[in-house]
Amino acid sequence: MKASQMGRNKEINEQMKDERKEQIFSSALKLFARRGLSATKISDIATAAGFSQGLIYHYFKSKDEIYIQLIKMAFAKLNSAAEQLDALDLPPLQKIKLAYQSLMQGLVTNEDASLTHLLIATAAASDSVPVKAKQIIQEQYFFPYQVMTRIIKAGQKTGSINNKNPKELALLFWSTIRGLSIYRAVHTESFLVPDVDIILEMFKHKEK
Amino acid sequence: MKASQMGRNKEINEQMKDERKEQIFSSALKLFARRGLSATKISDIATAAGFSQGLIYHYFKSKDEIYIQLIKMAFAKLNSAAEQLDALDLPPLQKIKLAYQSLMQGLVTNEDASLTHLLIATAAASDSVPVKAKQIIQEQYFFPYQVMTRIIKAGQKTGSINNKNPKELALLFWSTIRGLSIYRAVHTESFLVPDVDIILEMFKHKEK
DNA sequence: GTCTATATCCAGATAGAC
DNA sequence: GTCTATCTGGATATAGAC
Repeated sequence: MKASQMGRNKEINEQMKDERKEQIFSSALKLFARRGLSATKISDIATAAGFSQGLIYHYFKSKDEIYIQLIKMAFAKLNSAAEQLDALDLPPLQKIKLAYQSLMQGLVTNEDASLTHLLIATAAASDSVPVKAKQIIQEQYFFPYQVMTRIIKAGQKTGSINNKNPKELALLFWSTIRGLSIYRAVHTESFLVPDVDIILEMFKHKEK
Repeated sequence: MKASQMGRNKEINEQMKDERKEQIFSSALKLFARRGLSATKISDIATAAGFSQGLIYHYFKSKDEIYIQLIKMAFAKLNSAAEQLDALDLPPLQKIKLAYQSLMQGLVTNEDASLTHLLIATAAASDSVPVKAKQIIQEQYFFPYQVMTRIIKAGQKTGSINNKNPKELALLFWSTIRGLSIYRAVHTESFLVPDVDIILEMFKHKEK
């Protein structure tokens, strides 16, 4: 067999392996988000992904490893979105508006996005996640808060945002988002997206 | 032995039993809220409460039973508070203000209150709680939303609250509370209570 | 009422056939 | 690569001594 062929086969195999892993991640996300790490059985994940329990171990070393990877991916998504928002050339209040709208858009149209937020919320609140996951959470959790605080401070400088404590405002923004994420992940049917203008009232500068 | 004595002993025994149960509930609340149902071992609860693992079964039939009782108690507390708020003779906006302030007060000064909120949030979001717990959640979860919606509608009638969709406003109120509860339960140190006036801006009627 | 010892079960992980 | 069978550990719940 020629070397070039071997290279191609290897590539194809790699690709198939990645697809399998994707399947596993997708099933595991649903289960971990809604049932938690320890209540989710490897066999649940395998069944949901459509193959046998033993095969999981061909792709992952352990249940914890899948969980840790998912946490990594969840934060990567959220924080790169925050980064992009930060970099946009928009007035601060518009950034907040856009952030809220895209987050809600994700919650409503994209079940995975919704579950990703739920996973982050539960993982962050949990005392029983693997050490490695805990480390990732500690390193990454505050990034969106920092971005939001920065945006708020910018808005206060130009006068479009009121002079409340920027950390309190940022905390409120993300608390609201997390609260809504949880609600939405659970009450899929009865979720109606609160009008962005209500949210913005918390931030707007008020004339005396 | 006289009947009156037996009665008294029985009473005292009952009381001691209740105290023991209280100990168990208190330890279990911490653990269930922070680690979840299935990651919490009976032996963890026993150790935290200061006695042997086997003894738990003298007071409770199973781990699930403890959990179910705790869920019941958590909703009883929250919903009776909501009921009291509803009954108060205050203008709607003042009720909202008071609700937020007492909730935050609880979060900051009372660790159990904080954990109770966390327990409700995680239990409601979870797919792996005992059926009985799920039933209780379904029956009781929406009560605070209903109360808040009613208060908001009252305020809209008198003109003190703006004319946004009352269900959206109620959803926002409780989402914010839940988000803050989670944050507080986890980041005990860095929690600063957002000024109530920021919250109220979402509800206030704005002059054109 | 409380403890220790143990039966039982179940889930994670491995081994080995195909 | 995929499956079935199995090992192993650990946790719930029970039994029985004190």
